[in-house]
This record gives sequence, C-alpha cells and structure tokens, in this order.
Amino acid sequence: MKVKEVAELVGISVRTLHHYDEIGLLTPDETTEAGYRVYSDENLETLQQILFFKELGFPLKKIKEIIDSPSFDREEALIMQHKMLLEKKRRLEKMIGTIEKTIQHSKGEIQMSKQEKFEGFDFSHNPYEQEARERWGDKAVDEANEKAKNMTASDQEKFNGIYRSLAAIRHLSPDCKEAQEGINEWYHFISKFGNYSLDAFKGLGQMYVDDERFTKNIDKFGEGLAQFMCDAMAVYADKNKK
Amino acid sequence: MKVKEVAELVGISVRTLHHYDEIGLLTPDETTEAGYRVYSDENLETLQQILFFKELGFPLKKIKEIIDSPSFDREEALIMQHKMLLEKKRRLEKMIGTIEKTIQHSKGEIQMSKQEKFEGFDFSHNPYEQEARERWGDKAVDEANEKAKNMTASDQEKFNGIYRSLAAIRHLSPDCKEAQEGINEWYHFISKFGNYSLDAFKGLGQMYVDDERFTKNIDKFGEGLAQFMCDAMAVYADKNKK
DNA sequence: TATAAAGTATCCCGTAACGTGAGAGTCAAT
DNA sequence: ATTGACTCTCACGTTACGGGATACTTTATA
Repeated sequence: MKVKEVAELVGISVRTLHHYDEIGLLTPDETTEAGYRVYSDENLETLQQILFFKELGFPLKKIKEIIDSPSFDREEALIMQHKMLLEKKRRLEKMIGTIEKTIQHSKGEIQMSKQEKFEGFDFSHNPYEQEARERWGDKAVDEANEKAKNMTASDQEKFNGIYRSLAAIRHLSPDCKEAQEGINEWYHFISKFGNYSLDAFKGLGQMYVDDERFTKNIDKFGEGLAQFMCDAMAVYADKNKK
Repeated sequence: MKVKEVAELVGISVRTLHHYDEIGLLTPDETTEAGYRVYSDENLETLQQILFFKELGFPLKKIKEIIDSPSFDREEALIMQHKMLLEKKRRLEKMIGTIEKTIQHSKGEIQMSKQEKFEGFDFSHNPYEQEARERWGDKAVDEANEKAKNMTASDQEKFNGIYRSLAAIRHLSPDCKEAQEGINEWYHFISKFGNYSLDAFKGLGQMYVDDERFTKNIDKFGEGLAQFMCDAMAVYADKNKK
C-alpha cells in the first residue's frame, strides 16, 4: 500500500506518515526503485499500535522507545491499552455528566460546586497510568534497552550455546528431563536481562512463535526450535508454579 | 482564586493559565496590586467552556473567536458540545471494539479486514462536526464579527434610537401595539447584522436577560428594558409564527 | 503515443500549545 | 527576620505535524 492509500484507510495525513518515517517511528518495509514508500501488513499493525498509544496521549518519542524495546510485547500492550481506553471512556462519561449538569445549572434548576463543574477534565488520575508508567516508564524501558545493549560478547556466546544445545534436543518431548534442564538454564540466564516472573517467562516463550522477528532468529539454530522452546517454557512455568 | 488553586481544581498547569492570559483567551477579572491573577466565578465558567471546546479538538485561536463573538450563546454551545462529546464517546467505543477484536485476532481466533483494524480512529467523520463548522466555522463567526464591526455610526445611532423609543414604553404591556411595532422595527433592523429566524430572535431576547453583558448594556437605556424586550420579542416571535 | 492529471519525494520554514528554567518579587508562618 | 511556598515576567526549547516549493513518476485520457 502506498502513502495515500494508508492515509485514507486510517484517517491520517500523508505528511504524518512522512513524519513517522523521518523520526524512525514507522519506516515502510519496502520502497519502490523510484523511492515510493510501500507499507506492508506488518507496517499497518505497527501503525495501529502507534495510533492506540497516541490516542492515550503518549508522545511519539516514548512510543518509539516502547515498540522498539526488545521487551515489547504486542499482546500485553493491547491489553493495557484496552484498560486505559476504558478508563478514558469513563472520564468522557464524567465530562458528559458534567455538561448535562451545567446545562441544568445554567437554567437555574440545580446547584453546582466548583469541583463539580470540572469533573472529568483531570486526565492525570487514570489508575492505569501508574501501571503503564511502571511498565513503560523511562526507567523500565531504559533498563530493558540497557540490558540488551550491555550484552557482552561472552553473553552472546552463552546465548548461542544454549540455543544450540536446545536445538540438539528439539525433537524430544518438551517435558522430558533434558528439555526442562535446558530451559531451567535458559530461565536463569535470561533473568540477567529482565525480571521475568514464571508467567512472563511463559509469555516470552509464546512470543517466540507469535512474533516472527523472534521466530526467525531462533530458528536459525534449527527449524522448529522456537516452537519447541515455547512449549518447553510453558511446561517449565506450569511445573514450577507451586 | 489564585492561579494554583484554579490549576489544581481543574487539573491543568499554572503555565497553561499564564498562556491563556497571554493570548487573551482568559484574562482574570481581577489582579492584586502585586500583579497576582485572581480568577472570578465567571472566569471559571469561561474556563469550563474553553476546556470543553479543547476536549473537542478546537484550536485555542478559534475558541477565542467563538467565545468573544457577539453572537456567542453559552447554552447553545453547551448543547452542541454535549452532542459532540456523545459522538466522541461513540468513536471511543468503536476503538475499544477494535482493540478487543485485535486481541482476539492476535490469538488467531478471528479474521479482520484492514478497515476493521482502524475503526474508530478517523476523527473526521463526526456528524456534528459539520453542524459545528456551520455554526462556528470561520465564515460564520467572521461574518458575525464583521457585521458587528461594520456597524456604522448611523447604525449605532439607529440602535440607540430604537432602544430609547422602546425604553420609553417599557412600562406598557409587552404585547401592546406600540411595543410590538417597536419590536417589529427592531427585528428588521437587526436582520442587517445576522440571519435570525423567529425562533432565533426569541432566543436572542432570552439572551438579553440571561447574559449580563447584554443586560447591562441594554439597561443603560432604562432599568428593566432588557426584560421588557425579551418578553416583547417572545410575543412577537410567537404571534408571527403562523 | 503524447500529454495532462494525480501521486509521490525531499527540503525547509511555520505554527500551536505549552514546558522549562532563570531571576526576582510577595506572602504567611514560624 | 527568615524561610518556604507562591507568584511574576521574560525568553528560549519542544512536539507534531501543516503547507508551500520544486522536481520526479505513474496513471488516465485523448
């Protein structure tokens, strides 16, 4: 899809798409030899994410940080966004209530306190904002990026080592002893780079197959490794829960 | 109320209030001798109006035009804003639907078309936007302001003349012949400055008593004139309806 | 097949609505 | 008398594009 098609589909301007490209927020996967931007389906999904975050008032810079972060999880984001949009709706409903009261008030039918006249305006008290800040605030995202960057050469070696040893047994059952031992090592190793609960760990595994950027990388060590790890990680998480 | 109190009450920053003062959008009625801004209750009502318009995406410049316009009617604005907020809520609900579908889609539970992935984003199709543009668009407001400015000295004289002659009979009944003849002249005269239906004319009369800026001006020609004109205009409108 | 019309690209200046200090005066309470 | 919370006025910085200029590509039409 070319710029104008995308622009009309989602209701934004061509200039906006240019802008997002300029700042590296959304660079089209492909460009024709004439230099025309061509947006892929994946680009559209990213755009959707961007627009959700934008609707919630996130600045573009932070949106970029978030979706570029190695710890970014689309589904997690969608769920958080869902919660925040519901909250925004509640806020809007309050505002509508406020305006209705104000109309009555202007007719002299009811009394209104000063606070009442401004109910719904205060955007800063969204209960999920705090949660979002914790998850996506500067600190959290920076740390995640930092940890990813701080991966030394030896870490990289270790990564590859684990991948290779898991790849070697990827045709066994995900819940066999060897697999679970490998995953155990994996779990403790990646904890260096992020604080994963068992549930998060399981989610991470899911991402290996859901997000093809991961799938591709992992399957370089052996076709089907991503799926195998995903399954084994799920088993591991469930087994160690209680 | 001083800046910080107002800021905290409505959930905006002190700088924002300073800004609104700078651009002449909201100038506090009073200032202490030290130069501290002191906001009156009326200022707060204006601020509420401003914030409603802002929530609906109006630029501050236009907001200023609208609320400064001689044809501005607070209640009319509230009603229009109410409609537009409801529309915004519907849009938000669509977005929430979209996000819910997207979550299902990402789990592979359902299919989604491209259009569906962006439902709710397009802000430009609010049915009341058109209505608002007609009412408050550049043309309408400009014309109103233009007409008000284009009032020549002789027009001003005529204004005063009618006011005076109506003031002279303001103790008669609003539906007596003299009053209705005066109002008839009034109706045809002000039509030069705006296109008033009979209903609008009646509404205008109501404004004379509702909005104290008008009341004050009119009552300069005689205490109670505003109320008298309001009553007589209502009678005139009803009589000439069918 | 020429030629117009529509779409796209980059460059670059403009704007809107504040944010963010800096430096200084003011006010209420200890 | 002093401290701390508030206030003022500059004045420059930032964000997220808007909008024009100019040039190249692609599509539609004669």
